[in-house]
Amino acid sequence: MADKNERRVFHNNEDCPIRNVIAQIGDKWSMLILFALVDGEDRFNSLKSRIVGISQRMLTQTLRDLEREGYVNRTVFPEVPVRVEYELTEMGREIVKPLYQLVSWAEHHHEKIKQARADYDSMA
Amino acid sequence: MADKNERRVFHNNEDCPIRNVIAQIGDKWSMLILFALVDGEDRFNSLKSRIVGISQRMLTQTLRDLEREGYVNRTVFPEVPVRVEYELTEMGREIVKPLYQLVSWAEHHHEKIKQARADYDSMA
DNA sequence: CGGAATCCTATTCGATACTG
DNA sequence: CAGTATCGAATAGGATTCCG
Repeated sequence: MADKNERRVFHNNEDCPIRNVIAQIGDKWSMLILFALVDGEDRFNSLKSRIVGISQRMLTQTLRDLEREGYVNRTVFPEVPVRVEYELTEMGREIVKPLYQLVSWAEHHHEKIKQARADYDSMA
Repeated sequence: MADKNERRVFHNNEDCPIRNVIAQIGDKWSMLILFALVDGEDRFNSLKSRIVGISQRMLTQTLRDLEREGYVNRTVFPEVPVRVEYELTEMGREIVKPLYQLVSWAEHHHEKIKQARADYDSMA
């Protein structure tokens, strides 16, 4: 057993990096948008059709949040009709790297996880 | 610009590994609990005091979910008073690796993110 | 085309009280 | 000690309508 003194204490507040990262990308759509923009810059409605099921409202809102956190750049081209393009910032391109590790792990263990869930539910 | 044909389409449903992983650990407490258990197995009330701010209800519920997904094992020792210990499963120990990558990235860029947020808020 | 504004629902989460 | 049960507040997110 681990020595009691080695046990860390975790604070769930704004200064906690764990809390911060989960608060930023732990919502329903952020990661999907980040991954979509890995393929290169894209327009609002193109993103909307590529991210199946997202509402206009949530796409706008999530893009604003990602822009605010510094992961996405927004560029307005004052044409008629207006064109708006979104692209990853340097920070955006960086954060997707560890995210890819996570997703590739998840893809690799997808079946095992579904199995664990089924096993658990078949009990009790 | 990226070729249009290279652009992937993302589906936010149960078969999407991205969605799955975020649905599992994207809540308020899961990652903190997983990281707490990295230090070794621990008891319910010990976890409760180490994860500052978590309520009894959410600790129970999140532990049950993590157990269901196969990340945590729960062992009851029928002593008086009862002792219940939680520990990471093999899968639990594995998923924290990519999570650590993410958190360490977040810690490293913590200031940059706060700055981006401040910059964004000072505009408009 | 790319939003903003409004309304409404479902889910999440915390507080509190009780229990084997 | 380690929960369960119940309630209520806050938040997230979807649907719809309108706009420059």
